[in-house]
Amino acid sequence: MTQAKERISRRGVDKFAQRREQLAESALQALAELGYARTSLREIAQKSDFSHGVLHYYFADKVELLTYSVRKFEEVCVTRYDDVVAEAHTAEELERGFGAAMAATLRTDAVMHRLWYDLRNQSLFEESFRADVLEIDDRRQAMIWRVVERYAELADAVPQVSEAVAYATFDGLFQQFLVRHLAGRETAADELGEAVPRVVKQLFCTA
Amino acid sequence: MTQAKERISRRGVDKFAQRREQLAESALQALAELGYARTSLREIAQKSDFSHGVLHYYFADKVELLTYSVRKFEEVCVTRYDDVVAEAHTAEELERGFGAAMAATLRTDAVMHRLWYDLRNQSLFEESFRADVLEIDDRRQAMIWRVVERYAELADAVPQVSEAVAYATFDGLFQQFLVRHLAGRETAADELGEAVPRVVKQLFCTA
DNA sequence: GATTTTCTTGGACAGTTGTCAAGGAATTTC
DNA sequence: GAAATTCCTTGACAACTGTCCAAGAAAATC
Repeated sequence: MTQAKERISRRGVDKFAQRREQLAESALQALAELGYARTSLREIAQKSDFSHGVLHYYFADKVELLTYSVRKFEEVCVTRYDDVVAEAHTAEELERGFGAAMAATLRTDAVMHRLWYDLRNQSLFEESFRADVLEIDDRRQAMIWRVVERYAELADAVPQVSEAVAYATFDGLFQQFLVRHLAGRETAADELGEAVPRVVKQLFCTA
Repeated sequence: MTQAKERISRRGVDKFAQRREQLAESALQALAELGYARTSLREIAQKSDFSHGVLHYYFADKVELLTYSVRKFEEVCVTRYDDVVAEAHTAEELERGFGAAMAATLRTDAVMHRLWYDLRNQSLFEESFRADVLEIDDRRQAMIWRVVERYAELADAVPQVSEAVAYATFDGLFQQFLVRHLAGRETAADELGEAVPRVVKQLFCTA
């Protein structure tokens, strides 16, 4: 800790922080591939260009490394659909765009989301990640809600469910098709892309 | 394997199978408490009345024990809401009953469901459980669909979403409130109980 | 009650894990 | 270029893991 700051002030730039970033990246790579239960420090080091000893130079212990990695993971995770929101000009466009974006996410980043669900679950057993995971989950919820609110504007309608329920719905949907997708069902992404617009409509449906 | 069957034919009753059941029970206890990543055979043995060596007398290896346990887990998991379906005589009764049942499940069996989500996630990394997990997931989906179909009868309405989407919705809902519940939010179960009936209605809402 | 079979224990094994420290590279500082 | 500092490797450690086995306890069989 104190070492770190001394180094920063000495060498000028934050080379220390940069290495942490780099090692966290390797950690995420290993975690996404192997899952939390099977990821060891030596495995992480092997994904990087360094030996296993270096991890304790940049991180106090495994928990700090993983916590840092989880936080880093957030960046990729919580702004994913903001472009779709910004670019859509009609309700229908937003529906389709949202569905397509989720399908694309499923296709290209399946292993990273598998990791996300793994970490969220670990936080139910282990106190250490809980705060970070809950924060990421809140931001994901907010991200979904931005889509819903924009749709409300464009369709001039009122969402019939709460923020939490909207998030639960789309998250559940994604997770469900993730399971299918990773189990080898090739049509999973397409199915998700088709299901999403219908669910969006349904959330605004009034009797 | 062959040993097992010889014993059964000799001693008459299935004492062998009984012990397997008993040890699987201890395994589930340990898994629910600690999570997959932190559950060792010695930990499981400690939950039972036996020493760690006995596990390899009744199971070939750890994978077989865990697979057997996962299958056993299924029993509790896939018929949970059938009573509600059987007893409800009006659509509104079913709505409320379903919500109350999910809330009760969240209150009393949170750790077991934490385990379920953990195992389902493990199956995304490890081939060995995948088939069993997918089968349980299918049965859970069918269980939810029985609720939906019964509601359709009682309300004389048509569900506006597919079986998969209906399951994803309620499963996502439950999981979301499970996270909150285990994080210490005391109102989580009540909130879930209130959210469910509204979501049920929404699934049948036609524009 | 003796013998055979079934069951259970406890210890040993080889491998893996997180952690740490000594020493050597590499780099900066003067 | 010498000295000081920062960075990284290597090997060691104790604890833990799944697995296996010898030997004794318990039970069934005769």
